[in-house]
Amino acid sequence: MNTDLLLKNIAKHIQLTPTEQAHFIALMKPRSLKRKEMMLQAGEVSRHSTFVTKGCLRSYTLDKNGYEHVLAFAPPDWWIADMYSFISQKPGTLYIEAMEPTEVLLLSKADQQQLYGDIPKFERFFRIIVENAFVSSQQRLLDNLSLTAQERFRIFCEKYPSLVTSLPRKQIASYIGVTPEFFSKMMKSA
Amino acid sequence: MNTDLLLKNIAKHIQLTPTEQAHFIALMKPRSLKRKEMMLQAGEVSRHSTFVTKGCLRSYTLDKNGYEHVLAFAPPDWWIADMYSFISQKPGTLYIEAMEPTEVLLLSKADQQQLYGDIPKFERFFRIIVENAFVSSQQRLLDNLSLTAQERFRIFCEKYPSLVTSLPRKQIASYIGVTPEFFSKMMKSA
DNA sequence: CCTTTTTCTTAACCTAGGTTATTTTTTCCC
DNA sequence: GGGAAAAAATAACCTAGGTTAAGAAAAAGG
Repeated sequence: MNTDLLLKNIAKHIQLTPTEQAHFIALMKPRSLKRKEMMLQAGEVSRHSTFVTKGCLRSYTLDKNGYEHVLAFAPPDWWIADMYSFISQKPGTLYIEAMEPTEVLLLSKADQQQLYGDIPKFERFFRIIVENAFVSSQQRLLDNLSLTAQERFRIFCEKYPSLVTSLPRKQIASYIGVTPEFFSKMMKSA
Repeated sequence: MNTDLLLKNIAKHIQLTPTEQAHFIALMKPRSLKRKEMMLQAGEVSRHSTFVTKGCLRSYTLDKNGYEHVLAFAPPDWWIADMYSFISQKPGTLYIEAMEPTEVLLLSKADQQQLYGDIPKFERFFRIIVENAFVSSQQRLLDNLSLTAQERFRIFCEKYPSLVTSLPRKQIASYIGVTPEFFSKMMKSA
C-alpha cells in the first residue's frame, strides 16, 4: 500500500503530526483494478474519494447517441470522484474506469466527514484541492468556448506531457472534444 | 447594506452564533457599481470574494480575436471572483463587469484567510460553495461537449429562469457558446 | 506466438454553427 | 421625449469539425 505518495500529496497543502498521519492512513482502503474494470457506473452513488497511486483512471459520460465524453484523467497522485454524486449521495452520471492495471486508496464519505470534524486541517486540504480543480475546470470551459481543437490539443500536451504518449489517441480526442476521425485528420496536417 | 441576504446565504450551510455573525458582517465592505462599471480587469489581481446583493455581474474573457466569452453570471445571492487570481494572488484573465446598477459586499483575501483560522466553520462554508461551483462547471463542460446549442439553451432556461428574460440575448448566446447571429437564427426555427 | 479486440487512418460527403454586412428595433440617458 | 448607442434580426456565404464506412496497424491476453 503506497502511502508515501499520498502523504506527500497531502503535505503539499497541510502539515500533519505523525499521529494525525497514522489516523488518516488507517482510514484509507486499498483497491486494485484490472484494465477496463469499472470503479463506478452511472446510476450508482459515489461513496468514496479516490486517490490513484499507480496506473490511470478516467471519468466519462455517455450521451444519448451512445458516445463517450471524457471528463477527466487521473494518473498517479490525483484525486477523482463523481463529485456531484459524492456530495449529494444521489445516483451520478459518470463512469469511472481503469485504463490500465491501477491501484487506488479509498476514503469513504463518512470517514471524510468525520475527518473534517476531528482534524479541521483536512477541511482545508480538500477546500484547496477543490479550488484548484474548479479553476482548471473553468479554464478548460473557456478553452472549449474560445480555442480551436488544434490549440486545445497543444494545451493538453503542455499540461499532461506524460499522458500524451501513454494514452490512446481516441481518449485524448474525446477529452479535447473532437472525434477520433477528426483528431487523425488534424494530426496529419500539423 | 443588505446583510440579511448574505446571512441567509451563509445559513444554508453553516450555523453561526450572533457574535460570529457580527464579527463576519464587520468584515464585509459594501460597494455600488453603475451599469457597465468594471469590478475587475484582466491583468489585475483579484483581492476580494464578492457577494452580490442587488443587480447582476458577469465574468468574461477576451479571446485573441477580441470576442468576449461569458464565464458566469452573478445575480443577487451569488458569489463571484476570478478564482485563479484570487487563490494565487497573481494577475488574472477575467473581466468582471456590472450589467446593471449593482450592489456587492466584499470580503478581502486577508480577512477571508483570517476567518478560516478564527472560525473553522467558514472554511467549511467556502469548501461547500466551491464544491457546488465545481460540479456546475463540470456539468457545463460536459454539456458543451455533448449537446447542441439548442439543448444548452433549454438547460440555461431551466437553470436561470429569471436571467432568460432580464439579460440581453447576446450575453446568453455568449454563455451557451454561440454567436448572437446564430442565436437569432436558432430562436426563429424553434 | 497467434487470435481477437481495439485503435488508427483515410476519404467522400455532410451540417452546425461562424462570418460579414446591412437594416430594424430597443434601450439608455440627458 | 428625442438622439445616440446598443441589441437584435436577416441573409448570403463559409468552414471546422462530424458522419459513415472500410481497411490497416497495433495491442492485449491468452
